[in-house]
Formats: sequence, C-alpha cells, structure tokens
Amino acid sequence: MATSQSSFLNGVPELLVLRLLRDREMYGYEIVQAIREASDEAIGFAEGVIYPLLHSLERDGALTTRRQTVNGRSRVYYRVTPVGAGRLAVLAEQWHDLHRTIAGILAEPRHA
Amino acid sequence: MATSQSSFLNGVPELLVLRLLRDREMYGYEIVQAIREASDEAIGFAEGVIYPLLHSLERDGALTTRRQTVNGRSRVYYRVTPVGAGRLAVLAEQWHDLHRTIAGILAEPRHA
DNA sequence: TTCGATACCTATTTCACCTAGGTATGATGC
DNA sequence: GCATCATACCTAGGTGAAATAGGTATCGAA
Repeated sequence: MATSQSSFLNGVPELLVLRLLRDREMYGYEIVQAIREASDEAIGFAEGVIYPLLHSLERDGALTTRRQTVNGRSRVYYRVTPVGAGRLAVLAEQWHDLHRTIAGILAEPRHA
Repeated sequence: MATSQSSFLNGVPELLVLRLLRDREMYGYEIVQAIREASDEAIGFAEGVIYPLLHSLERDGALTTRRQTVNGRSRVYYRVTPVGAGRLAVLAEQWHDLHRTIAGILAEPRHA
C-alpha cells in the first residue's frame, strides 16, 4: 500500500553492532556484553542474535574479520568497512526519522 | 539470557492506534489514513495490520466498539477503555525508555 | 459501467528475533 | 582429580508481529 515492506522497526541489533564497531574492532562475545552494559541491562541480545548478524554483515561486505587466539581461546575480531559505515549512517538516519515521527504523533494534541 | 524475550520493538502499531484513539473515537479505515497522514506518509500500516490489531485490542478489553452506518457504509467506531489507557501509558513509557537507551549508545564516544 | 474511494474482513507468508541447544578452553573451588 | 563457571565460538528450529495479498460490498464520478 504505502510506505512499508521492510519493517522499519527491525535492524536495531544491526544498528547497535555497527555503532559499537565504529569506535574500535571487537569480537562477538565482547559485543554481546557491551550492548548489555551500554544499555544498562535494558537490552540483552543473546549470542544467537549477534553471531548470525555478524556473519551476514560480513557476507554483505559491511565487516571484515581477523582471527586471534588469546589465552588459548579463539576470538574473531570484526571491523567496519566503508560499506558498513554507510549502512550505519542509513540505519541511524532511519532510526532518527522514525523516532521523530512517532514522537510527533505521541505529542500532538492537534490532528484534525 | 538477559532482558529480552518479547521483542521490545513490536507494538508500535498498537502504540499509535491507542494514541490516536485517546483523543477521540475513530473507525478502522479512518485510523489507517490518520496514521499515514500524521506521519507525513512515513508510516503506512495497511488495513491487514490495523484491523486484526483492533480486534485483539477489543478482545483484551482495551477498546469498545460502536457500529454506525454513514452514507450506506457501515463503520465500526473504537473507543479507548481505562484498560486501553493503561496499556497506552505502558507502551509509551517503554518506547521512551528504548529511545533513551539507544540514543545514549549512538551518541556516546566513550564506553571503555 | 467501469473505476476509484470508502469500509469492512481474514488467510497466508515472511523473516527478524528468540530459544535452546551444541563444542571447546581456561580458571576456580572442593 | 573433577565439577563448575566464565569465556568464546557456533547453528538449528520455533515464534509471532507485521507484511502481503487477497476477498466482499457500497457510493460517486468519469
């Protein structure tokens, strides 16, 4: 009908992951903890959400990986590519637009 | 794992519908148009989203209905109950919390 | 009389996310 | 010596809100 198809609501895990990785490279397990801490326990995406997401972002060329073993444990570090940076910009913009729109509707006492 | 389960993102159609109905009673088709116009075409929930939602909100006691025929066409007007008002308050609060959390993560240059 | 707008409806599909497992290593405690 | 927890990776399968895609019927305009 009008503007819809790809639900504008989705992509928040993706948005947060890209945002965190924009500052510095991180590994999956670290990202899971970071989101939880950064959101003050409010948001807790499980590994089952983050790992598949990282894989698909890598497939899309938004992230590159680097493997490193630390203390006998293998870590996969992710880094944002220019493609990923562009994706982040788009998602952040969409998020802001959505919020502005909804905030407007929630606030307005008018509307004929 | 942590705070998650019922995807915090959902419920936006419900939030908007309840918000619109808080001001005045409206009928389904009218709500579909109102959301589109109020969002300046940015959000366009189809009838297939709104009607089932209205029905489930009525089942939950959040809305009451009144049927009226206008110009040979039957309209079903919906009105918010106290239960629905409470639900609206909860959803609005959740939405604000979520936005605050995400905005914080998007903004912060810090985070150890 | 064909078409679009109005006004209602629901069956089906999709897909993002959630759940719930699995493997393996290192450190801690008993 | 052995259980247990945190670390660190992984994926198969289920769920459910929303998206898609239909359907019925009336009215007005071209």
